[in-house]
Amino acid sequence: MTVSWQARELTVGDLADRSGVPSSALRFYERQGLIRSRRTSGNQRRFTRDTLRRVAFIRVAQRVGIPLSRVKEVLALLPEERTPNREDWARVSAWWRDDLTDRIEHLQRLRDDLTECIGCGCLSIDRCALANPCDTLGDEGPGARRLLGP
Amino acid sequence: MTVSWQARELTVGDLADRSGVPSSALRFYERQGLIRSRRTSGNQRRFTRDTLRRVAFIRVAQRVGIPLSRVKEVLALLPEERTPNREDWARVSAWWRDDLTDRIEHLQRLRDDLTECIGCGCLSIDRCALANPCDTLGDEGPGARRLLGP
DNA sequence: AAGATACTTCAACAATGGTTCAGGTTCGCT
DNA sequence: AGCGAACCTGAACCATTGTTGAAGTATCTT
Repeated sequence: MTVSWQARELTVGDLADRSGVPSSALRFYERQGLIRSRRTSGNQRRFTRDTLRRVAFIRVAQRVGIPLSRVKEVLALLPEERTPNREDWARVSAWWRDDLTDRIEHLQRLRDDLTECIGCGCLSIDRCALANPCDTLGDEGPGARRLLGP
Repeated sequence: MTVSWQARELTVGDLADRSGVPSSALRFYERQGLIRSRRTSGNQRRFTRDTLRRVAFIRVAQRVGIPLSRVKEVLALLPEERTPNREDWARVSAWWRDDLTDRIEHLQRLRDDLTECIGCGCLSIDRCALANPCDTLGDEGPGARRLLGP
């Protein structure tokens, strides 16, 4: 192996090896517009090295349950015409961190409600904040009309 | 409408109306073994009223991303022979809250790592704790071998 | 220039969590 | 007893996130 790996484009296999993401998934990401490649004269994909960062970003997002459609939206904020720099990445990462913070807060509220419910012998449908988060109780007879709001 | 709603079994439509969960989903839950019903002589479902709690439990779990297979496991901890009481529900809810706490902690760690990464201009693949959570860097040439561990 | 390896596309399949529809049956009310 | 609303099953379909395999092509190394 020479030093020729440097500054060269990556084949789909290279990208798979370095990212730990199977080629099949990478092709899928490309089909979905999350990453891009140029093609050789023989129709093979060649990725620029910054694609490695994009893939890293995608996988981290996936780990916390962000759907690819959403990841795509965020990646669209990166510049098209040039290789994204440190600032660009910091910007999209920050956006993403905020999203994560929201998710955490949501889960915490839910857990706190649940803790209360355990205290009150809950999941009692007609009183429980969890089961009845929108507080829309029925008024034709007892019991809630809906467990979950719109 | 008489007072006859009281103490009577619920049809699938009743359960749907009261829980806000479509009948199709309720039938699906039954197929998956998450809820049970008896059948009338004409083969229609009749649910006991505590099924409403089970459905509440299922939907709350779903809201935080717990897969039905897991919900099923937890519901299996409820007694079969009698209607679950307040204690029974408190027990399974507690179990479930612990699960939620784990999820929250996981997300928090992830966010903290990400915050660091923003500070360091990160997602730099070869250094980032997030992109390289198992700290398994390659040693044949620069760059990480994998972004995500097993 | 040959041969090994990696690449290409397309189609089918998988798991999760359901919805919708067709064709037929039952329930409850009058 | 009759009528309409609700119920039954089974199959097909939806989105998401990919994997697997077949048949054929390109690239790299020697």
